[in-house]
Amino acid sequence: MNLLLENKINTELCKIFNKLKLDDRFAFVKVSDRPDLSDFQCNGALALAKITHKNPREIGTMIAEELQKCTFCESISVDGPGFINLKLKDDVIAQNADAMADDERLGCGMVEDPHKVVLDYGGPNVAKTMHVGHLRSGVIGESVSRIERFVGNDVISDVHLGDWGTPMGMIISEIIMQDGSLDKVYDYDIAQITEFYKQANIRCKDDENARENARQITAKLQEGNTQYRRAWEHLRNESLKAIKANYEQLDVNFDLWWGESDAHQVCGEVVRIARENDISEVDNGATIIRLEESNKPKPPVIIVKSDGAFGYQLTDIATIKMRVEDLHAQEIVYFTDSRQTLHFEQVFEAVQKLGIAPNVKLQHIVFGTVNGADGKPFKTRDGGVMDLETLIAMSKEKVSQSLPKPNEVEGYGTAEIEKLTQQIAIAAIKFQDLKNTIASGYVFELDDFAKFEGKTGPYIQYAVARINSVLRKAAASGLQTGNIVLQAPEERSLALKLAQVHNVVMRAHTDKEPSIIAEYTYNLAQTFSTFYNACPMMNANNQELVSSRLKLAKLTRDILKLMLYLLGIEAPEVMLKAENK
RNA sequence: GUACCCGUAGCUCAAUUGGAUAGAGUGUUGGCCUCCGACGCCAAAGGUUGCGAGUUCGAGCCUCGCCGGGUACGCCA
Repeated sequence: MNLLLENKINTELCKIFNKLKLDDRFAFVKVSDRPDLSDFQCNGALALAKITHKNPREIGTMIAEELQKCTFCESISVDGPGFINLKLKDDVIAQNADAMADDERLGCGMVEDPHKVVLDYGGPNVAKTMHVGHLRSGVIGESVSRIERFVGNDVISDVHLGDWGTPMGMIISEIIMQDGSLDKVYDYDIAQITEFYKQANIRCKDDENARENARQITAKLQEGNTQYRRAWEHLRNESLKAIKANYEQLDVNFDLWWGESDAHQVCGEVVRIARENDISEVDNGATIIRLEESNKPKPPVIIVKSDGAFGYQLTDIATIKMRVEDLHAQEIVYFTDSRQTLHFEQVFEAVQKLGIAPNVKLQHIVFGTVNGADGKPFKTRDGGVMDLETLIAMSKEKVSQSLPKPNEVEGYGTAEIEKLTQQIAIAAIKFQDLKNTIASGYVFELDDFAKFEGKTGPYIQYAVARINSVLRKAAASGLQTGNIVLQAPEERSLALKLAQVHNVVMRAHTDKEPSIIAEYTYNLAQTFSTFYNACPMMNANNQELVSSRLKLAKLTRDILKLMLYLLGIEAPEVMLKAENK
């Protein structure tokens, strides 16, 4: 099964390159940068010319002459310094689209070597309200998780709570200081817990005694003190409830709700391995693992602090051990912002020295921070952090203004309108995030995040809803889909755009880059809109064209829905609009 | 101080191994609802890719130097 036009051409090119004794690494095409000249272009002749010091146009002409013999090209030319331009026959593109429509995976292939991938994203902390800073990791992680599963990998996602460090001791210490005991702790909800944590932070900032107290309580908690342990469990559970509610709103899901605390036992084992194999050494009372320094200085990993407590990097190392031994991970991917780059370099290097994860691919996907208009991490207008719940509520409020009120439209009561509002608001928030390449930060536009127009989630949802509407009407009129024929240029462009889907998904998979899918999804919706405006479907000239266009529309709808799914965005059947204006 | 990342249209962002005429959205200006959903479509204007050298047939991308912004740098996580 080979539903990708590019693969079809590449296979042919490969044969030709071999026949001409050319390096077949360059025997591939890409979607043309010049749609006026070609559908696909091969730059291989230029690359080869560089290596062999020959004339690129001569090499290009040689390849083009062989290519003339193949059956699927409409035209082949060598242009400019040596670009090989290919234009495909209409019926080849049409048949490809037909085959995609008949395929249950819509033409998308799978990886050749399915393996087990553990994804670590989210990473919220106990006793801290989730804010916009938590958005990216969750939203990106969820999308990558769906992409990885779709291409055939076995995925385990882990939220990995920050539930085990000094902050836990700080908050328990703060409660004892204010209440005199931990008796009331079991009545506290998330709001109160968060408040205690804020105060603990302020206190510890300039009070050495408070810090020391918190450290001691942390140590006792980790040693298994039952009183602290019970209090901690309550704090953790309350936080988890709030965190789960937030993720549920965002449709961000996890297979595992592990936390740093779950690695505690294994931390001890790792320390033993390090000591027994002389990988660690004692320095200023702390047990450390030194790392190789190249041109850049790299501080050692402190696995046991001088006071005997485990260092935070040890937790990550131990967790890798667990994921490899218990979960049989073959690949582990982390999603955090760029501030943790050095941390993971250290962790990965230490893991290698310890021999904990042989042949396991460890990857840190870095993303930029969500910034405000000033280019600094996003703050509300009064300077505070905006929590996730407020953000979602604001987006929903804005969306609901453009939707009808409950029961204004038949069949749309309170529950239905609420669901639609939710779907659109979340699409707006998620797409605004996912359309950006993850490596760079982006500016969060407070005024734009629930916009419908332009490059937005709702624009794509709208495209889907329009197609749904046409297909419903067509079905009611007894019109059916049939083989695809390409006449208008808009039909041809659409069919070509659809053919890119496999490549797009695979690139998003290898690069762990959902924005590639977001970009494509938007382009496809746009290409469809152009087609929609230029080519009437139900009122086309003849029956053959009607059924062809309906099939093209249905395939587009299915691919748009699949792409939205991979982004973690829902596609409502209809989009409603408020009556006013 | 050292290391890493970033600087592209007024604004927010793209640009798959170095390739042709650097693309979208938004904003601005103009056009398109008697026809399948105008949250749409079409068109125009908008650029010395921070600056200066170098490598190359060819540089937004590679190298070096400046300028400007960000982040991280042993016992917080």
